[in-house]
Amino acid sequence: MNLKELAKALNLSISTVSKAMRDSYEISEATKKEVRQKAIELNYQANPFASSLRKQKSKTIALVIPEIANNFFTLAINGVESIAQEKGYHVLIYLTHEDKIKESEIVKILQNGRVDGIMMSTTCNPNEAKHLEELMQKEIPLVLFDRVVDQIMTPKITTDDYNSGLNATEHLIKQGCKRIAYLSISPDLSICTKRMNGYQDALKKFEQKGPNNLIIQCSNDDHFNRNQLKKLLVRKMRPDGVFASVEKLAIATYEVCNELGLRIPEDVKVISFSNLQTAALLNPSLTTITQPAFEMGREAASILFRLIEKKGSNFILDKTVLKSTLVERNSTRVMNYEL
Amino acid sequence: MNLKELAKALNLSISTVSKAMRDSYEISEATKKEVRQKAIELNYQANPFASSLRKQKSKTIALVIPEIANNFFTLAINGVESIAQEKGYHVLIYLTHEDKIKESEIVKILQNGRVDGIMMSTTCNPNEAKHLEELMQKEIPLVLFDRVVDQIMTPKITTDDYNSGLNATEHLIKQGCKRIAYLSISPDLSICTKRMNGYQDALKKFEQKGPNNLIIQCSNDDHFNRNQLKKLLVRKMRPDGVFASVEKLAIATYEVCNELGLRIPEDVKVISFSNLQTAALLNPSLTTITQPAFEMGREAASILFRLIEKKGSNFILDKTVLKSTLVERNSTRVMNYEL
DNA sequence: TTTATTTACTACAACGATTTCGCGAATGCA
DNA sequence: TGCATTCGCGAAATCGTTGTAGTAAATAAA
Repeated sequence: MNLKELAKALNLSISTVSKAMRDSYEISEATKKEVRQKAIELNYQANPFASSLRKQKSKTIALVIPEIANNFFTLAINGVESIAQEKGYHVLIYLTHEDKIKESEIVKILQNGRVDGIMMSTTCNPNEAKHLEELMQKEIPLVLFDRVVDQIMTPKITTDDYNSGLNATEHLIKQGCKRIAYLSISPDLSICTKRMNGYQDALKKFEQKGPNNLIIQCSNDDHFNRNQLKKLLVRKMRPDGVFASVEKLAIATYEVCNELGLRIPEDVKVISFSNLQTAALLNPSLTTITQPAFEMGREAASILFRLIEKKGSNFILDKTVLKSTLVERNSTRVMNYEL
Repeated sequence: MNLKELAKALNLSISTVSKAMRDSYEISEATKKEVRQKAIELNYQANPFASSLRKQKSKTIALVIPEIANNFFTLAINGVESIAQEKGYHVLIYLTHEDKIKESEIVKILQNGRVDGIMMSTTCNPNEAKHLEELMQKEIPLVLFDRVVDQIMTPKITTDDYNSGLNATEHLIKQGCKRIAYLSISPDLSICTKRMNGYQDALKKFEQKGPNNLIIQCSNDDHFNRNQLKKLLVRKMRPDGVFASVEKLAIATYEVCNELGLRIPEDVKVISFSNLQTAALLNPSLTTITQPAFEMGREAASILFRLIEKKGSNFILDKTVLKSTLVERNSTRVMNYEL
């Protein structure tokens, strides 16, 4: 079923039918009604590729994220999808698995017009962001969220990672921690360094200058991470507080503590960035810094659509910073018998 | 940058360049090399809509799922994506939020050729599956996974829900439960009724004929669910075992038990279908029936691609049934002092 | 040498929708 | 009534690729 057949069935020209379907002022109400009825009757739907080709618009956006087995991105996708569905857009999803090469391959492919805009949480640092520069040059609308690259002049949605890092660390200090470890997921990830800066400044502020080998570089490999954590937690000067920069490192910490027979929070207190629904149900319940992931997804999508619709006007270059919340639970509680 | 310009830059015809780019036997190696070089130099990429329009292929598949805030679907997406990326396909994602109307709207939209095939976990029962019938009529490749409709003649990937339900219930019985409640997410969902049938047959087998008001219909609304559970757990003949058919109902059960001061497993034992990574870290750790979600996603995608590539041949109409595993943890353990 | 056949390329008609332009008829204005 | 304008519609070019059919030239077969 295409326009031609529909036109034939109606004894009208293709152009008339096309215009009627899109409610053009050139067409009389009477014929519009006729056309619409027949279209429904014959189950006509415009071929999206023909339309896209002609209009140079895809009605599609891409969502490029490192991974999905993570409640932050899960919620973000929900946010994105809710806005896209409202707007009648389609959402293509791409996972980079934290692989920089793959990320730039994906971005390269997306330069051919397949999508009207891209939302992305990048795993690249400023020096590796050529693929993003290219997008900017080609004027492909781009919104970065959470894992951003400051140097790229495009809207960004983040939470206040520095302050969250600061607060998380202060919280551990106030709960009596003297040797606080920071678990980083990657040395050149924006969020990770900002959270770390907050951590470091909190230590300075409270004049904690314990051993400076408490920043642990983890990776995308769970097995490697657990090994790193094991080494950390069997040191003679074992940390008494752990600040995990991402959810999965908190989970790994719990697992390793179980394995080593370390008690949380008595032996080690744990705080983590996390959107786990089950944080409150863990043993012990996990103190989290929770990001408004769903809202970040919605916000990112909203801004992307504003960029798409008002292309050329680069008035929304600002950074949107949303608030995270620290939810105190048992993993950082001071137990009575500790006092 | 399009073929025309590229051809001009090379002093070749459009067709030659097009064929060279697709490594046609009609073109000499020499010119192919030239063309490929120039293409890279000028950063040429074929317009996907023109190609799709001409070839009547989109190189895109759709993934239609009820929700994403659920570790089963999260893992399944990973599986799907891994295969799609291998094959050079793009993945469109659609969430139905368990809404049957929305589901059929989405399916309707997907009938216009936007995708070469659809993978779906449906929330509809056999009587509401007209939209799926239409897909079959239009010969759009369709693979159902997990939440399937048996009447639709298309490949299906499931786990053995009946046996899993049977085993889960038997497990509770063996752990001493006398009044086992079943938490259903929807009365007309394939997986839910099959799991329930397993539950019922296990009860029969062990001649447990406690009160027959222990099948609780939950919904998509967490608040409603918690209320239902609260009512269930304050009954004077409170159940001593709970079998949750989906993850979120187990979480709700934990929350309600916490609220009511009921102890798991002493007062109530809990088992649930779940792919939670944190099942072992919960308080208490949760006994689960875990589905091979990632593999199901991969398998579904593989079969979908076979359907797409060998369209017309309907030789893969079989059901693929993968194995779930029951992982026993503390939420169903018999405590010493219970004996 | 003549006739097939292969090689390497080009012209052109699709694919299905959109949009500019143009054209009669109907209407408005004088 | 005569002229200008609006209304409703259609013809045709266009978006960028692909694939069929065709064509010279080179090679092979007769």
